[in-house]
Amino acid sequence: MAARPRLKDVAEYAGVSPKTVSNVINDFEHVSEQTRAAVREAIDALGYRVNIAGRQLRQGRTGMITLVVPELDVAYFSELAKHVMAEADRRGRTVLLHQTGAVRQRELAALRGFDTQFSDGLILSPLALLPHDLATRDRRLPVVLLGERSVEGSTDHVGIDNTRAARDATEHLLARGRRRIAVIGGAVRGRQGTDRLRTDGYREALKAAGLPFDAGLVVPVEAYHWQDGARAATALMERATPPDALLCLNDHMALGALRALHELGRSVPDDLDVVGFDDIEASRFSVPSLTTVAPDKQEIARAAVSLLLERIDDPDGGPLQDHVAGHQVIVRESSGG
Amino acid sequence: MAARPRLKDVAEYAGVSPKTVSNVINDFEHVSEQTRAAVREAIDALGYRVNIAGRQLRQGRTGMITLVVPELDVAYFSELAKHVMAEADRRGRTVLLHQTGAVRQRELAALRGFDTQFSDGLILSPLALLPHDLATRDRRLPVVLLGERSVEGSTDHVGIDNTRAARDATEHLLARGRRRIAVIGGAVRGRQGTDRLRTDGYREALKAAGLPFDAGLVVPVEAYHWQDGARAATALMERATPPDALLCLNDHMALGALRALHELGRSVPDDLDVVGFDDIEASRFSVPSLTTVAPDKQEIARAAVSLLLERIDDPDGGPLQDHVAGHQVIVRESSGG
DNA sequence: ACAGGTGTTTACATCGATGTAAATCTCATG
DNA sequence: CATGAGATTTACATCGATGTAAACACCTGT
Repeated sequence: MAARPRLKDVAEYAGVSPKTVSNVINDFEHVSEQTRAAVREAIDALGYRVNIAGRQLRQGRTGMITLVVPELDVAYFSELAKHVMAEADRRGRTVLLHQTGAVRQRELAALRGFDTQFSDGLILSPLALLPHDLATRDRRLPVVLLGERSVEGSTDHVGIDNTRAARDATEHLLARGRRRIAVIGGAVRGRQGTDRLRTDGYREALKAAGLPFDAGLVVPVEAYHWQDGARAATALMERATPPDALLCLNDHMALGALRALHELGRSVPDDLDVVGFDDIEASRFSVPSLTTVAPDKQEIARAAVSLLLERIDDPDGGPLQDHVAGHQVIVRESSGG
Repeated sequence: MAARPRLKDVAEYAGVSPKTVSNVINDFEHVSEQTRAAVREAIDALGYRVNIAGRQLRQGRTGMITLVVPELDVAYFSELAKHVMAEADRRGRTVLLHQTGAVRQRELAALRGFDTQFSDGLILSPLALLPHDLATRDRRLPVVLLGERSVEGSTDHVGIDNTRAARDATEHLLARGRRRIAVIGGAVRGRQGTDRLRTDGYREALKAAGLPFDAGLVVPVEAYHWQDGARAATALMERATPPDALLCLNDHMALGALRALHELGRSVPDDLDVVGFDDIEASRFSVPSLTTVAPDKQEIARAAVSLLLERIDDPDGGPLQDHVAGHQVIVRESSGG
């Protein structure tokens, strides 16, 4: 096989001009049926595929969008990625995946379009990004933000009602009679992200139940990984008055906590309850299975892709949108379900 | 801010020709220190970033490679992705991630370079690909195959010694006195992938121990997911003479099996042993923790990136390579560790 | 002062596709 | 049969960067 065929080769083969071939490819309306058929045939015969670099150079579009997440080995993100790809597929787009390792520099680089040049737009799930970063971003690259809403009025946004979700989960534990509920991964003073919102929701639930807030029960962690949950749970249980429930701000930490509690000989949910966030697949299969707050990942993916495509088609179209996706508390064995 | 600056803008700002700027960017050696400094300053002043589409159009290279995996929510792949990205980073390349959903058409599309045009080469972990597909691939796109080696002499390849690995795992179970070892996800007649190799290894171990092979203990599954493991384990335990050990060909299935056994009231490892493959993070935290065959993911990633970059730099360089990465059986609670 | 060499810089064409605008064709109407 | 509206097709320039090859600068030795 020779070199990859170009548009020009197709044109010669079909006996028309290159531009006509381009018109066929792009479904331009004024092309005769006859010509269209001839071009199609030539395309098939030569196995022609449009060169995206050439196209992008000319028209600045690639038909691809990029999903930027902190870490794909955090199951929530890989599950979300699956939904986003499915939705993009339905809309005729291709998704490129980019992971930043939760490194601010990399999130910035994505925003600046360094590693993301082939993309018409970004769906970005930030972890380390500062509000200021978003303000200074390149406005020519449409961005939809997931999760926390860093800066009002800067980009479209999709997320769940984090405060409400944490409140729901806390109320579930309170309804079961739990009174000393620890928050693993909770926000200390100064934090601004979803951890802050969720911690607020936890406090709201306590207040509504007339219970005092004990800052000592809010345990910040380094990252939202298995071992962080295990470590925090162990430390909590070694206290003089250990908690009777653990509200973990993601499932990985909750599963790590379950393991730690097992090693300490505590029984879940007999001795204490454990609740997570995200509803990753592992949570259905753990022993005990994990009660968790399930964000509607499909809704999030659909809304994010929709908003992004709208923004790409019309960068100045309408006001910024903020889509609040649904969530629900799924009660499983770890809290008596 | 106006439109994105081009090479030409930098050239004008620095008072040199565009080509000189290009020379600076690409570290061409014959550029005077003075000119180089002036150009660097202009680049900084304008915030110039090279346009990869333009570059690719001209020189056919992007400096990016693509990792194509079946499903990122299979933890083995997301963990591998992390290693590949780290290694690529070390080598100054950017990795694009592409998931196929284990759909053959998508794997083919990747091989044909449809969704992968921005890539100088592919690291492909196939699931549904047929040997014939590889033979008809576009030879201009360097490819390194992971996992099974579909077709001899077609691409470079990196993987572990699957037969040996399964044999090691089986021998571990035999050494613990297990005699009825089931293989979940094992290969039936006609299959060719890693499942075949691993099933062969299992048989070798039985043979070496002088034990008969019972085809009824090899249970094929639809996919390598949690629920497949749970379902297969349940079915096996309902038999008249249930197995005394489960060799699951990945960790997800093994964890699903652990859950199913818990529901059936069987104790692991007292009643029976469970062993997995892949050593995903969840396996360290399950209850009981999971004995598993750990492939050296870092070695796999390094070898794959190295081989690919060599092939990109010199497409006709030397014979095809086949790197066999290390593995080890990590004994945890699920088999008495 | 000049040929010849090394080192530095530049003009120009080109990669592949498509927007613009003009050329050409078709057909109904007067 | 001429005319014009509309449909179809095409020539040409262009997006941004870089390979080629030639031009230019500077230095050495005679």
